Amino acid sequence: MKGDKQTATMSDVAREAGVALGTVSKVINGQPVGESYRLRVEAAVKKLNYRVNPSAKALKSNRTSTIALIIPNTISPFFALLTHYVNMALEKRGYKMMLCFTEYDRDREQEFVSMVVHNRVDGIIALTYSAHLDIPEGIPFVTIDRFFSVSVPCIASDNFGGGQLAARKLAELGCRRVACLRSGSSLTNEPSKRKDGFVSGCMEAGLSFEMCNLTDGAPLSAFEVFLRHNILDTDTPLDGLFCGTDLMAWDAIKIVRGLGLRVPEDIQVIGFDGIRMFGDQDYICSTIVQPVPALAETAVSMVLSNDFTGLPPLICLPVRYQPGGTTRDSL
Amino acid sequence: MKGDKQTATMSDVAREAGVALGTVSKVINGQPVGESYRLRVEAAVKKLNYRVNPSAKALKSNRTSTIALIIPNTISPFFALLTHYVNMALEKRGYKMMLCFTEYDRDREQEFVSMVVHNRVDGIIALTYSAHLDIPEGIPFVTIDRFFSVSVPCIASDNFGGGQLAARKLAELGCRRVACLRSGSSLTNEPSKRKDGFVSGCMEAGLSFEMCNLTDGAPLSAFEVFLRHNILDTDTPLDGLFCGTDLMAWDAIKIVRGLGLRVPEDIQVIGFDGIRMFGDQDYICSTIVQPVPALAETAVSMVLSNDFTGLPPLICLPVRYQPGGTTRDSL
DNA sequence: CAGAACGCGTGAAACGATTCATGAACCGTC
DNA sequence: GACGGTTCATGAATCGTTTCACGCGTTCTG
Repeated sequence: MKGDKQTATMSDVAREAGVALGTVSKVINGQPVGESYRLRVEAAVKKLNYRVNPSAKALKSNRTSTIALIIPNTISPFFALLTHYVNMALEKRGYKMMLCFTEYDRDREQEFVSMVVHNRVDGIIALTYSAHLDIPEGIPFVTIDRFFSVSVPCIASDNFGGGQLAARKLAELGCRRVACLRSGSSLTNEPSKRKDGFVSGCMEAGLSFEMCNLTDGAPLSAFEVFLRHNILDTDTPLDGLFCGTDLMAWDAIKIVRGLGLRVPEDIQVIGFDGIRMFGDQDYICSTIVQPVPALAETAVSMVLSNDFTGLPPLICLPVRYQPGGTTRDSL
Repeated sequence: MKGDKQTATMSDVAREAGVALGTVSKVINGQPVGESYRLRVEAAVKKLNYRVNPSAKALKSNRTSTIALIIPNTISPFFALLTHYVNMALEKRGYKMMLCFTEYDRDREQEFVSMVVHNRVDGIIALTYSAHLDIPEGIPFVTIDRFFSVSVPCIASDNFGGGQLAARKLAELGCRRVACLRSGSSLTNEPSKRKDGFVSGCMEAGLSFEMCNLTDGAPLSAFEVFLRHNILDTDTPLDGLFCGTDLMAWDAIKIVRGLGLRVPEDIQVIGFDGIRMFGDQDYICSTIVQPVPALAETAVSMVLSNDFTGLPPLICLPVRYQPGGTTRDSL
């Protein structure tokens, strides 16, 4: 049992099996090798409990089998889900994940991108909020929810379609006058198309709508002012809301209830994202569900296929509507 | 700009600075070196945009600056929080985190432990559910919430104290007859002390209590049967609940409301963990809050201090009570 | 002022894998 | 039976660091 402490190297295996170093390497990497040799090597590997040393492999081959995921945090449910599925998709393919939490800090975003390149990762999946990002060349780079240029593939949900769907649903559920609440970041990223889809959907359905944009740093109370004005101080109060995220929907519901209205009886609310309580329980509101596993799977398979030519630079994945207790169809 | 593509090596820096390889190494690693040499090297490093190659460093030094975190997933809010803070604590110290999701699968737990050892990580932090785990020697290993032996340090919240605190609070809030709901895994880990603390607290306060243990695989409906029986079919209905986790509290609240009771007016509920909506918004129920940042910080600093001698094998961190809308003190 | 002691920069060796030029062994053909 | 062609195991060189024995130059001591 003494030998267990020291980890065996490839030459130990070669000596044990009575073959050359190169032969062991071939067996390990699944390259063709004579049957008898393969068996001898495999026996030696098992006997010595040999595993390749990733550092040595990476040093020589210049590939680390590691992909960096750059993301604000794992605390927000959507990011937590995404992180989980990205990791699983990578693991399935024999890759490891290097997590970089930006905390929405632009400096950290840029710092991670450069740092990670020097850390010799084999690719980067980034969900960032910087307006400008120095995107390294010579290393596969895909983004989620943020389109930079045609040479940087972007994976996103069908945000526009989701917005349309929400509008259609609200119309279908009998709403007469609806509003879209969103936090209007100065940054135009993919999720900001949700409102555009919603507008399009409302026009299509002939639904009268209001738009409430919270610009960067505006206090949440702006929503309350807007809602109070459009519910209490009017003859045609809102009876439907579409919110840019489920989080926002949650806040809006609190405000609306505070104004004395019932959800969904008096006013129906649809969010976006598909967040569930505890990550896997009930949906916290009626919502447009993002296909998180598919987003992760697509991002991973794209970052690993180092040939982006011919692929559309923006890949849109289908969303679906999910009743979640804040629309009348879920009663 | 051609040179930017190729990453510079240490000997490039040495040549550029006109010094020897070893000197560059010393500068990089902060070892004492003559002032003029240091300046020349630093200039060359900047000029060539040099960064050490982690693979080469790891290969030679046999240390990877990576710690493995073995955890069921990042989808459950508690795990997501822990993952986040562990990563931050590691980053602060110049370490990277290697994430291993077990999905509560015992085989995966064991597989990761062995795999990770061969991946040459510098230490392991594990939150597992296996009754037996082959704990590798010769590599720092600390656990969270699961005590294996005196030689494997375990970090946990003060689960017993938290249970006591919950009992005391319920008594203080005027409860007459309370119950403890828990999912009684066959595994005795640290969190299972919550019920013991609760029992102790009830006895201390002279509070009459029931215990409802859900054994492995028992359906959630068992809770409903228990609650129905102890609320509707009795002269002295329950007016307080302590649940092993916030998730369970959430389920219990749904059941209780389904029976026609109001929370917290008719029955007050306290959970455990300190989960918040969206990770950083409101607490989802009145709860005993685990000090997640401190848990992470402690686990990290322990796994990195490779000398465990003299430390108590079980480290308990203080919890606190937090009103969250399901007890009368939060109205 | 000689010799010991010390400080410090030097560069070769080693970590454990991959790769590739080399040549041995074997097969088929005339 | 000899020769060309093919297959395939071999092992030396290499990746970019860290480490350490070495020796040069300087300072200290008596």
